[in-house]
Amino acid sequence: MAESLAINGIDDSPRGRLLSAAAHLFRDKGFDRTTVRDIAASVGIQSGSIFHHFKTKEDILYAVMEEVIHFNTARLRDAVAAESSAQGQLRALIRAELQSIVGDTAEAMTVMVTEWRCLSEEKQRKALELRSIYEQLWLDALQALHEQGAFKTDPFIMRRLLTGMTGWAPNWFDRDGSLTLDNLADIMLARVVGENP
Amino acid sequence: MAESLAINGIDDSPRGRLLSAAAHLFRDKGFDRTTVRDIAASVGIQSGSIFHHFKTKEDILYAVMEEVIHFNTARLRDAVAAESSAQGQLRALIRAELQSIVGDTAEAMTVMVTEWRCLSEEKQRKALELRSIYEQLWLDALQALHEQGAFKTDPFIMRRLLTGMTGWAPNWFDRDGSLTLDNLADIMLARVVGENP
DNA sequence: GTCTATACTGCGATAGAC
DNA sequence: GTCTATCGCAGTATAGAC
Repeated sequence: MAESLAINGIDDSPRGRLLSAAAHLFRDKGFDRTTVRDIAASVGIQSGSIFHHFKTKEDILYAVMEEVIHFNTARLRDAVAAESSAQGQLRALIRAELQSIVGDTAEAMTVMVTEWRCLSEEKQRKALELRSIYEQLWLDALQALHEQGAFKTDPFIMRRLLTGMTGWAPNWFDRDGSLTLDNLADIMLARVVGENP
Repeated sequence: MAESLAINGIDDSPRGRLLSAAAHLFRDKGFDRTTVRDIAASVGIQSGSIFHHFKTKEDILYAVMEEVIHFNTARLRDAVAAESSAQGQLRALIRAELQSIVGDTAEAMTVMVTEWRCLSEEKQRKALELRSIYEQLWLDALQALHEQGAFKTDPFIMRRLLTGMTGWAPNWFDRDGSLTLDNLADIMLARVVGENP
């Protein structure tokens, strides 16, 4: 628990520590199998005290997702802004998403994918809306490449294939292995533009 | 519940109907949020009666996965056997996996992916072992293509990218839409061999 | 803002009759 | 093989003191 500072893109306030601990537990055991007692214990308070910070357990889950969406949308925007060519932008997007998904915000991102259905319909809708800016950044870059003739497949479908590829990475990618994150990004980029690494 | 016959690759015995109902509920609400009372109600018996067929709720989950692994391993084997070229085999594998994952065994397959961690470590190990034949069929075909120079990326990595692409499909693919399953298979195949549909 | 104590609910699983 | 009835437990959330 020592180095939870700013991990998951969440700041080091009491609320932030609670969210980081929750993200960690939700990813390890899933939302349903994580109890408020677990979360409380991992930040050193009693279970009843949780409800001073969040009204319900589900609100904690939503807050984790909200934070990570905001953090990574900003990162994606920066990634795109730093590149001028469409292909450079797509490479930057893939790198940024991989970074978020197997790197610094891995726990919260995995939670967003795997515990999505634990949100009420209303909160799912709200989170999807936050997420739409994030997706638009992808679609803009893919659309540009598509218009340049870099690939023939519909950009929407291509985005979904990429979502699958990056989203599955936490299940196998080893950050300490010989394959670097940038290597992997290039391999994925080649699936789109048809080069061959 | 009328047409649950042989859906999910499970036969129409009392046990089979129980497993189909469980697969449906597990996929809809997740394992943890599905109660034995839910499962019992959906086949028209009382909750206590469930435990005549299965010792624990977790055993039901394991049985669902066991059945779907066996069924789809057989399907994959047939798919490979019907093709002579490595590329034809890979296309057949992708089609078969898509069929299993968004088609007739969609519920059980989704459950296998999303509720994996709800199995005890011991049952996870057993299921992984069953699954290894399935994976070997993929690796053999990819290895052959790799040796022919059809792509440069490590076949193990390529398999993982494909796993991600097919595994994400249930979240967006519309079986009643204009994109057919075979279209999608060809689009995915092109991500591997570098053609451009 | 955290504590203690507890109300309330719903779960998995069992026992024994039929 | 299904029923009824119920046990024992764990979980979220609340109340009120400090």
